[in-house]
Amino acid sequence: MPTITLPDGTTRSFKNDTTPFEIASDISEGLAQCAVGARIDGVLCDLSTPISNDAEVKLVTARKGEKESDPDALELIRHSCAHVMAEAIQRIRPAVKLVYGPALDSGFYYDISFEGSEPLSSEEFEAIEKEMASIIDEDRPFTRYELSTGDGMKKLQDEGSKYKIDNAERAIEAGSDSLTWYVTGEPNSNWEDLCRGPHVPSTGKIGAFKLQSIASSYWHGDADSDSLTRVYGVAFVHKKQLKKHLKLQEESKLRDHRVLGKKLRLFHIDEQVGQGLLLWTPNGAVVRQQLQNFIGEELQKQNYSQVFTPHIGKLDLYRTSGHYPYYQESQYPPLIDPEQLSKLASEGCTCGDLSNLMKQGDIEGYLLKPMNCPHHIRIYASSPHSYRDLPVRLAEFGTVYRWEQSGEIGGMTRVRGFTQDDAHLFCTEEQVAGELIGCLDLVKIIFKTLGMHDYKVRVGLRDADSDKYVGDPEKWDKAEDACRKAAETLGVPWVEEAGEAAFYGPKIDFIVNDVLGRPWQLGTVQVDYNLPERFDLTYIGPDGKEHRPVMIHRAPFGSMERFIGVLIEHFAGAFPTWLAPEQVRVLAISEKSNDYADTVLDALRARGIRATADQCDERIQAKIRNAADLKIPWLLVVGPRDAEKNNVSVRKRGILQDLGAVSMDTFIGALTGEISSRGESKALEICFPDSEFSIDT
RNA sequence: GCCACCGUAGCUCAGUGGUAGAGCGCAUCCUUGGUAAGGAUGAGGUCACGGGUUCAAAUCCCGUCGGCGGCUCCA
Repeated sequence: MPTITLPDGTTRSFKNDTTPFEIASDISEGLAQCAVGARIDGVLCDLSTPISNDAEVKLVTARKGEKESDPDALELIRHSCAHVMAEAIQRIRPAVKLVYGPALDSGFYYDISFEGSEPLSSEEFEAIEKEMASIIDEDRPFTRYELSTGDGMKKLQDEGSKYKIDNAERAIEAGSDSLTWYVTGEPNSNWEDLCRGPHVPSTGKIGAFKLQSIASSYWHGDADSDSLTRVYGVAFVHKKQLKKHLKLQEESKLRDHRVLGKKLRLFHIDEQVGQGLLLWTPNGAVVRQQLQNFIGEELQKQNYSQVFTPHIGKLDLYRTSGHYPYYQESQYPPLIDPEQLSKLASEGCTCGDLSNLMKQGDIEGYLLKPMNCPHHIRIYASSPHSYRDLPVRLAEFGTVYRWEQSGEIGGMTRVRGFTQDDAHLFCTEEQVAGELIGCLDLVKIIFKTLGMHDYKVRVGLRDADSDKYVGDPEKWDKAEDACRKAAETLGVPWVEEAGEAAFYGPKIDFIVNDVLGRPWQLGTVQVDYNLPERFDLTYIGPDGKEHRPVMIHRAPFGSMERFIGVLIEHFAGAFPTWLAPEQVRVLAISEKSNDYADTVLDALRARGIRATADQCDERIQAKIRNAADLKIPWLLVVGPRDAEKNNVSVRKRGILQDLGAVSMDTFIGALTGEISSRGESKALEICFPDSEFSIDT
């Protein structure tokens, strides 16, 4: 006699065992129609799951008319759609073996082994989608049946798919005492798949779907294991949602920093220069320079010392730091003295010999620096330090080089040479907590100034069970606590993750998603006990004895390349005036106003504003459109009327109309204020105080 | 690094065995105009690179380089 409690607190009693479907029917016919599953005591289940005890039940519904569907409904639909897709693929390609097909936040995929048969091509999508549509049209029920682990394993052994056997073994290992199958239709006559579920009641509930892409994956995520084909798709309650989703995806592509980087000429990656080596073209260089100036000013406020160091260092430096040969595979190969190299060659030295000689330190070479810290450490060590001097804060926009895997490189977010807005803080044990807070202040200022509010904060702690961490556990506890406290000062949610610490200390990372939803680590603040030890760094304490300083590595942007890549997408290329490569464009109404356009241009440039004048032989409409395409924040239309009164007619990016005329001096004064305050002061409000405009970039 | 797909004008792309194409951009000329594309003409290509098949290759095959989407990795 189960009593069911619904989300609104009302209860319903049933004489016998019941199911979510019965509960829905009991409430209304309409609800039963659109129910696709239920949460029973918080667990997502089939609509047909038997309920024999008292429970809290929340029905999951999918209504065709609704704008946004319940994420639970989408998960059920997507997981079910993965089954439908797998059946369709097996109809067309019977020899393939299914591996694993889950729902994702953004869709679903199915990993399939095409071993021994022709690889799948996206050209086959149309045929697969046709099969899928017909399975959905048939509106076949998803029928669940259960076997004991013994019978289930026997069935799987007979069928002979090692992947499904493996899935079952994993389920049993995880504590499952039975195995379940879902048949798309009637047992013994329709297609079925070993699956934990849950699913929608029938294929007809899948309102709209589309196959999206083919990728590869590894079995168990292991690069040495079988290579699988992963087919991605999306599914929704209704076609309208699918359409909206696809439109959003199209729009995302236009925000992609690789697309905008080309269109706005922000950067260039040249085949002839090398994969993952970024060329900053003049427009992108402006953005980077402005950001560097910005952070440079903040560093000065926080009493950092600027340093410069070379791009290479002796191998021995990196033997001491531990980077070489330990992280050899992610470094460019060492550079060797040419005379020494030719001598070795004449002696018949092989590449393997050479590598060993370098590892052992028998011959010396130079490394393109993979990190800035060793150089900064040698600066610290170049003079004695008293506790009175600490903290020492050494900052540098330092360019580092790493041999990233070729398949991983792309755009600005993953490159082989990048510039960190790096600094190393050398301080006493007691100063760590305060310094961490200072570092996070900087991060806060940066994100606030740039209007980036959508970031995640992760505090990486050590994994208590691992012995890979160096340093005294007591110090670790203290440092981890300092990281937590510092993270708290941010005033945004943060998560702790055990095992995410570097081997040398805990850290705080800042993670931002790109326009395709991929997460990227930007800024990082890391406590380090290891390097001061390895380099035997000291300071003289109040007791007159030598003490070991603690080091903090920090880079609030992370790297200029990755940060600006994400920033381009954040602004969709429409940079605020202080960052915009071209801040103002003067548009002459006709050739007759060219001289006045020059006058305005000279006045803008005299105040340090980045401006150009469009004096080409086009009509004003075309000039406005061209400038708008380049996302230039301010357009000044100048014609005879303006020249007469020393006015400019203003257009602001995002406002689809002429704002009217204002005196040239007023405009320039207001704009320089906006630029120097990095957007704090608004030129628009100063020039046109009485107007209300809606900005729509 | 692995798997799939892709590489044609500065950009976006069409062309799938038989004379290299379009739009935008660029140049020149006409037009001299008041707020999101005025008109005409023209230049621009070793079809990524190297090899092979073929009477004939942008097109088919192999390799290399590069891009893209995943996977794996990211001190």
